[in-house]
Amino acid sequence: MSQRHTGITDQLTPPVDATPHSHPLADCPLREVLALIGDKWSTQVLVQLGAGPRRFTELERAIEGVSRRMLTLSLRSLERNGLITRTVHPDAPPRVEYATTPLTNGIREPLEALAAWADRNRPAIAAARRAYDTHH
Amino acid sequence: MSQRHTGITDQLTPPVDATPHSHPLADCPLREVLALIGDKWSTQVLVQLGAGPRRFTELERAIEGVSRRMLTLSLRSLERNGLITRTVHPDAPPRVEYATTPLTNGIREPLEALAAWADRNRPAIAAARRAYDTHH
DNA sequence: CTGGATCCAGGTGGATACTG
DNA sequence: CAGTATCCACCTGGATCCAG
Repeated sequence: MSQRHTGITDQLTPPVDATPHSHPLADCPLREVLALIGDKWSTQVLVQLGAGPRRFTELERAIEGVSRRMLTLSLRSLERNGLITRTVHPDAPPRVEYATTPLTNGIREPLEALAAWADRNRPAIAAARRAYDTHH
Repeated sequence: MSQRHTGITDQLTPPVDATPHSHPLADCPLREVLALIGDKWSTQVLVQLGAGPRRFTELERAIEGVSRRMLTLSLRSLERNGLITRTVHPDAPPRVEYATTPLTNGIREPLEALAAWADRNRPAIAAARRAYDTHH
C-alpha cells in the first residue's frame, strides 16, 4: 500500500495533508477490530452481555433472527479473542454462562460513540439515501 | 455491502429486557453503522479520503487487495449514505474525485477510538487467542 | 480513466437431525 | 440445555470483457 507513486514503502497510514483537523486513521487496527466484532451478531452478543451474564438459550431468544449455528460461531470467536468468557456449571441440566471481560469493557465506550453517531445522524443518512435514490 | 436488498429495513426490534434499566449500548444504531462501514473496504476508503480527495485509480492503488468491482460497490454505498461525495470533472480523460463529507468527519473520532482500542489491546487479544488455541 | 455487465467458483449461513 | 454435524440454496466477490 503506497501513496501516490513515491515508490517508497511507507506506513500504512495515508499521507498527512495540510488540513489541520485531519488525523490519519490507522487502518490496520480498524480491520482488526472489524474482524473481531464486525460480523452480524457479535455486537448483539456484546450488548446483551453488557447487561449481565447470559446463558446460551437466553442469548438465542434475545437476539432475534440468529440461528443456533451462528450464535455458536459468534460466541466461539468472541471467546477465542478474549472478549467474552464461557463458564460451564456442573448442573444436572447443562448450564453455560457467557460474560464480559475487561477487554470488553474497554471496547464498550468506542462502540457507544459509534452508536451515538449513528443515532444522531440517522436523519441525515436517510436524507442522503433518499436523495441518491431519487437521482439514480 | 449495503446494497443487499434487505438493507436496514429488515431490522428487528432490539431485545429490550423487562427491567426498567436502560442499556448503555443500543444495538440498533450499531447494526446500522456496521451496515454502513462494516464491510472490508469502506473503512479503508474513509481512511484514504481522510487525508484528502482521491481519484478512483488512486484509491485502487492505495487500498491493497481491492478489486475494481468491490471498490466501485463500496464507493457507491458510501456515496449513497452520504459519507462521501463523488464529483465528475469534465476533463478529456474522465476524472472523478471522491471526498469526505461533514458526516464522515463526525464518524472519524469514534473510528479512531476503536482503532486505538485495537492497537492498545493487540497483545491481550493475541494472548487470549494463543491461550484458546492451546487449550482446544 | 472510470466504471458497468456477466459468468462462475467458493464461501456463508439456514434448516434439519442428532448427541451428551 | 447446549451444542455438533451435515446438506445445500444462496450470496459474494474475483475475473473478464465491454463501454462512455
